[in-house]
Parts: sequence; C-alpha cells; structure tokens
Amino acid sequence: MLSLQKLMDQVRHAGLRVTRQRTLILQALCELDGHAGAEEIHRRLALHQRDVDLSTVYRNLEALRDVRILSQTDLGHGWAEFEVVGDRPHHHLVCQRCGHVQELDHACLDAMGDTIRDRYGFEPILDHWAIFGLCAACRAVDSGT
Amino acid sequence: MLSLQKLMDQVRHAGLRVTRQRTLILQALCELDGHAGAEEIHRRLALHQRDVDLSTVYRNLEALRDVRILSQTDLGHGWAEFEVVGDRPHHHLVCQRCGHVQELDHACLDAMGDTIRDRYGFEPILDHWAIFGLCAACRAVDSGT
DNA sequence: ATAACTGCAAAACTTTTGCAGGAGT
DNA sequence: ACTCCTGCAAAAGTTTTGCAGTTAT
Repeated sequence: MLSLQKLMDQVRHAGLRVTRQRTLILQALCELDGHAGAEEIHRRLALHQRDVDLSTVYRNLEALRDVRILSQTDLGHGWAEFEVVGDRPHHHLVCQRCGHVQELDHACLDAMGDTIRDRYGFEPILDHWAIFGLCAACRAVDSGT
Repeated sequence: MLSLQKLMDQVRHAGLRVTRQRTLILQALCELDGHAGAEEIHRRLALHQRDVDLSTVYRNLEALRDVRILSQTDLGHGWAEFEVVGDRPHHHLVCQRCGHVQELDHACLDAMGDTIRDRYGFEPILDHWAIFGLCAACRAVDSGT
C-alpha cells in the first residue's frame, strides 16, 4: 500500500509545491492502484466533485514523471498511461495467447540497464515494463500441435 | 539494402493491391532507411512532386503494418513511427528530456531474452523496442547544475 | 515577495472517417 | 465487373499553450 503522505514528501523534496490539485491527482492514482491516463484521472476527480482542470492534470503528470514519482507507459491505447513508482520496480511477462501474467525479476532488466549505461552513457528508466510474448504453457501447446 | 521489388511482391502476396501510392510510400521508407512518421513520409513525397494524400499515407501504414510488412513503434515524439520489417532487429534509446534517439545493439536485449527464456520458459517478443531515459548529454547538464 | 501553479479558453497536433470517384486484378 | 483504394474535407481525440489571477514557500 502506498502512503499519500510519503508521496507528498517526495513531491516537496523534488522541489515541487504541494498543491490541492497535485495531491488529488496522486490520491486518485493510488486508489486506482495501476495505470491511468489523464482523461481517466480527470473523470474520476470530477465524479468525486473534486474538480481539477484537465490541463492541470496533464501538466502535473508531466512534472511528476520528470521527477520520477510517476512512470509513463504507452500501452498502445492511443494515450499515455501513468503509474506511481513503487518501492520495488515490478515488471510483467504478458502472454499474448492466454493473457497469463507473471512477474519478472528486476535483476533480469538490471543487467541490461548496466550494459546500456556502460556502453551508451544512457540512463534508462526501467521502472515498469510489460514484455509480451508466449508463456511456457502456450509454447508447449504450440510444439504439441 | 532492401529491394522495393520484393516488397511489392510481399504486398501482392498479402492480398493487397499494388498501387502507385503504396509503392511510393514503401520506396520513401526504404530510402529513409529507418523509422519515419506519416507526416514525414507525406512531406518527403510532396517534395519530390509525388503527391499522396496524408490520409492515404495513414491508411497504408496501417494496412502494411497489419500484414507485417511494416512495424510500428512509439518513440515518444507524439506520433507513430513505422519501419520496414526484415532488417536486422534493432532498438532505440529515447531521451525523455530532449527527445534524442540513438540505436541500441540487439545483443543488449538478447541477453535479457535468453535469461527470460531460461528462467521462466517464457518466449519474449523483442523485435523492436523503445527504451526511454536520459541521454548522456542531458545527464551531463543535470550533474552540472 | 516571488516564483510556482491553476483555470479557462483556444489552439495545435496526430489520426480517423464518410463519401464520391478512380484504379488494380 | 468487382472490389479495393484514393482524394478531399471535415471531424475526432489527445495534448499543449497563453495569459491573468491565485497559491505555496
């Protein structure tokens, strides 16, 4: 469970101000406990009579992403999705056949991250990945047929 | 180098018709030899007095992607980028600050792919990735200030 | 006090769609 | 001939921006 209190400390520590809107946006993301797009957050806040302008939502998602409090992912829905960066980075292996999802050890990505840092001087953001493919069970079915 | 001839055979074989516009779009993508967005292709064709309507470019990119002649990637520029499939697999490092894009050696991902296969029995699809983060130049600016 | 932030409205952008005519097989 | 494809124009949808006023530090 994520503590809104701690998140707001992070916000302050990042040099950003703790505003009503910022707090509400992060609260919504915590409650949703997963990915959400700007429009979805805006709609949710409106439902709770906690109006925050859509442009403010966009500006905040960008700002919070820049200071690494949020991570941004494109799930091919046609809009950007955001998520609170947790204590431990988590990743998922998603089976394209059966939809089964399993967690992926962060170490698998870390090794690649180190290589990228060393060879390219590029600091990769590996907070949250979804890797698509075929799970063991579906591969077995495939080779059986 | 990619042969336009062979590409058009693929087009026909996929059940699509070989039209002037389709050919020009694929030719442009071959010449650009890399990823390009719809607008960029459209602009390039216009420069060469080979007018193809922008909506036609979009419709073709989608159709060619659906039959796997093109691959689609989001490089975080705000638009979709397309590329001819069949080249050696390669990936992109995209700077979240300045938008700069550099190529990433497939070997870096391959090692991770092997680990995932070995440890999870999961067959990951690692054809074409975009990894976001901070490029060397932007990291230098950050540590400077 | 001062710099950051917000709401509002309008615009910028990419991408999609309806339709009538044109082109490939 | 039979579909598929294209151009045109208009719209849909997401995201950005200018600006004046408000708020956090």
